[in-house]
Amino acid sequence: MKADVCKEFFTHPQVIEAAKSDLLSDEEYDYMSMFFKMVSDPTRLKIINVLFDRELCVCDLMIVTEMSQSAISHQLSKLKQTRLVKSVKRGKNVFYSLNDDHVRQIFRQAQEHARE
Amino acid sequence: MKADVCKEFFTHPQVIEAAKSDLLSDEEYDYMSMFFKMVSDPTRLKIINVLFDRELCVCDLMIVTEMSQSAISHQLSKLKQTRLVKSVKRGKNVFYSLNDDHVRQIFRQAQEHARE
DNA sequence: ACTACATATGAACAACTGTTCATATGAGGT
DNA sequence: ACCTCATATGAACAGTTGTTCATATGTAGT
Repeated sequence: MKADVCKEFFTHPQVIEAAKSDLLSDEEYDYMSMFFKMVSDPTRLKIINVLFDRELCVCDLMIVTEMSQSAISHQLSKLKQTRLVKSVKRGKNVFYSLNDDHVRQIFRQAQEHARE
Repeated sequence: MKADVCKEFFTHPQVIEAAKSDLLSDEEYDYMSMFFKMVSDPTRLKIINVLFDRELCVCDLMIVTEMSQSAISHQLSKLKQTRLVKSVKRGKNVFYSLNDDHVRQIFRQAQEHARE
């Protein structure tokens, strides 16, 4: 921030104060940022999309999304760490499903947005 | 995708077909991805947050967010390119504001999610 | 025209992200 | 116990992203 920038510092002091009081905590921004990052990759969006109404195992996901086993597994791992999906082991398979409804809500809304 | 993976290819053929029919187009995933990317950076989230109920010029935003002029300007440029914000020039200042309500809705929802 | 200020922009760089490849783990059937 | 299949994981690498620094553009007042 250079010294010669914004000398008329208090051009809009009232709005600045109002805006400042709207600020959230860094933790809140970081959390939201993390959450949005998780849904900002096409592969993960695809995974979330096909898990919307059902559980699928890794093999199913490979076939449906046409991605490699490793790629899918890495992404599922991230989605699980951040609690967007949960998993259940049954026999040789591990079945994944969405962990809560927030993901669904936000996905739906973004989809609507995409269609305007 | 190795050949020796998922030999029991049709273990869950019905769900696979159902899941496939749920798939969106690549363009839709890309659009959603782009949109979420825009709101997945803490600096941009802060900007969106303080622009929620008012317009602010670049200087105001510098002060409120405590970021450098250049950093703010670069981020505003991205937000404008992707139509999340719009700008109006008045005198020496350029005032930025949110461009539509989708951003607000999704921001709010993520904020609620952050508070669970 | 000249100067001062507000904003924009390009290049450079470090940090992060997603994929692939190779390999490890772990469960089921034999 | 062994083998096979399903899934997980680590290392490496390319591509992307956000910041800083330096500088350019453009507007207003003189």
